[in-house]
Amino acid sequence: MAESRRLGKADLTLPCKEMAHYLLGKILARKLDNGAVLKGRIVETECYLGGEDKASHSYNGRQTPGNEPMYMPSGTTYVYFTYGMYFCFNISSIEPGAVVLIRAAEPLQGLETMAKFRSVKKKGVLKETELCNGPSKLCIAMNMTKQNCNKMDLCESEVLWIEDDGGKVEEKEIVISTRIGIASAGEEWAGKPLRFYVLSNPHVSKRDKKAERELS
DNA sequence: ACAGTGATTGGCT
DNA sequence: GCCAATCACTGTG
Repeated sequence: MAESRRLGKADLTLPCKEMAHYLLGKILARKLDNGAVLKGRIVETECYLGGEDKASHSYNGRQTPGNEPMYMPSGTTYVYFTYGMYFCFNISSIEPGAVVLIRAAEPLQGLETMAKFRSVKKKGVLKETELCNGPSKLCIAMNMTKQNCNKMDLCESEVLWIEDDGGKVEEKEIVISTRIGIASAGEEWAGKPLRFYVLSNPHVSKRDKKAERELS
């Protein structure tokens, strides 16, 4: 296995869209209370911009106690609770209010532990591609909640960080699509090309066949 | 494969 | 009081 380098401030200080591209192929690492480390390669991201972006929690400059990390220094984690039972994990950019949602990852380390966290009533075994192929599935698999992973500095934290193992994602492998689950924000913003994922990667949450055809 | 739907509760207005 | 950056499950083709 290739040697991994932990990313620092110089790496994670980026504008939102650049951050969303840059994070593809990087490794998200999560250290549990028992010392075990879970790792997954990021394969799908989305941008939530500040200001005009109606889908963003920071739309029109909105600031609340809950979305404070969206305005914190680049590389700060923003975890929020949604739909009464799920969490989503984001990373702030240098642009105030603009963050990158991490939507899916390819499990690399600690797969059995992830499977335990993810185990659901359904009979049968959960496939590897079903562990982290969605923003809230990722949070469940890696035990990330608002209580234990919010407002953390990814460059300093002992329990959460990003690594680069040299795995490259070519620009031509990056599919650009529309964001998921934001129809209520209106057609204009729901239609913006702000979702990015690795072409043909089986761990992606949702494919966009049309965008994939146009890419090739 | 894809569409439709119920679950469930914190945070904001 | 409203509703959400989702998920798992069910039914249909």
